Amino acid sequence: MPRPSEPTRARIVQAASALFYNEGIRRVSVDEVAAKAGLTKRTLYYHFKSKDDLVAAYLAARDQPNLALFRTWFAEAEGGLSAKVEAIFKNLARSARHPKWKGCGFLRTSAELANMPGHPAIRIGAAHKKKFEDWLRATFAEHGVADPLKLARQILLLLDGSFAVVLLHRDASYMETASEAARTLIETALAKPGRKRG
Amino acid sequence: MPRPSEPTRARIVQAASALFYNEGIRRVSVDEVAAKAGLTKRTLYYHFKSKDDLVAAYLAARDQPNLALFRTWFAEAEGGLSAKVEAIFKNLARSARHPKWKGCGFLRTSAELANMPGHPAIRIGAAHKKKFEDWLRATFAEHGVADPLKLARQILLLLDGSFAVVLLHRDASYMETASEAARTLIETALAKPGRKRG
DNA sequence: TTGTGTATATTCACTGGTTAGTATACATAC
DNA sequence: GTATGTATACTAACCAGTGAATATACACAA
Repeated sequence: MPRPSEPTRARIVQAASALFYNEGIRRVSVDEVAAKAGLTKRTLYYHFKSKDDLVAAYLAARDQPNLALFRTWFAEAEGGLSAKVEAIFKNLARSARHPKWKGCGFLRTSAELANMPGHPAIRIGAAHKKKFEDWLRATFAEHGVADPLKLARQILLLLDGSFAVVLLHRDASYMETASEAARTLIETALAKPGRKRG
Repeated sequence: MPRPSEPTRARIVQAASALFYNEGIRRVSVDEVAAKAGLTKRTLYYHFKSKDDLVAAYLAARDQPNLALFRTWFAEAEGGLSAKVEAIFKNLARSARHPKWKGCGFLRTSAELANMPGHPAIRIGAAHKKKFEDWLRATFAEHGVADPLKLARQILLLLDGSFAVVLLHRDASYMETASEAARTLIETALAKPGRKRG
């Protein structure tokens, strides 16, 4: 069945995502991914030129859905700016209590491949975090924050710190601590003079 | 030369540390560690019962020196509480600009071995971070912070967030952003009523 | 409608290399 | 002569990537 190429590729990425996220990049062999996708390794190598390519596709597939989720949590939360940001941490805490949760796939991949600085997957991870940071910066700017970039980076640090710490201790309550810290930083930033939102 | 057993073991841990930190746990083979230590794999297995055991020893050896470094940076800094905490971030930023820097070995190991929750190395990493948190908590309590544990965890989140973000973007300036956030959180905590230090 | 060429998609079987861990023997010190 | 420590040589499994062959769908010609 030559024609339906796209579903095959998507199925491989889906299988790779589950395995790479759950077990780690180097722990998972290309054979395992192919088996999980229900095809042979040779077929996988028809769609992806190397394992590194597959790893990059795994993270690329997570980029937009992840960002959309954060934006949804923010948009659907009641209250002011800090309450909306806190909603992200609260929802993340709920996710983190799920037994299959294993931290942030982007950060874990960058940690595992730290010896390969230019790796395509790391570039995709960096771009993903930059997009999140930029969305935060724009949002803060709309809300009249004086230095929106600085605040966006501070929140990002708390967020990624949460991922790391909660993964290490398996204690999601750190996300609520991060949430409180975020509120303090946002309120402090709002107290300083800045442009009002339009 | 049977007698000098301790130097041999220490040499193995030293070789393992350099390789595991620079290349990652699963990337480095036991043969490589043995070769770097200048002995055979069989000798290594005389001193360590498994690779997991060796990984745990790698992190255990980093525990005390790492904590001592943080305490030194804090103690030798001029100024008040927030200035002393900021000194940790500033010194870390300097370390992070070194080309061989590759983040926090404890966090990277926990990320790489996230599929093995009870792994001895992860337990050692968790204990290490708890010790740091506890030292911060005690220090903040001495300085009259009303909720020293909460502030300690907030600072820890910024610190570990810095490790993750700086590793991903290879941009140490995030550590200075974290430093500013830490100052805001500390000043906010100090502004609330609490016991004075003795 | 039927035959045929071609790009697409898939499989089997394989290579060369690596890996954690071990069986066995040997050496040195006390 | 026995504990301790080191080395040689091995196993059995795994792993990223490839060579060669094959199957299907579709375009186009007869």
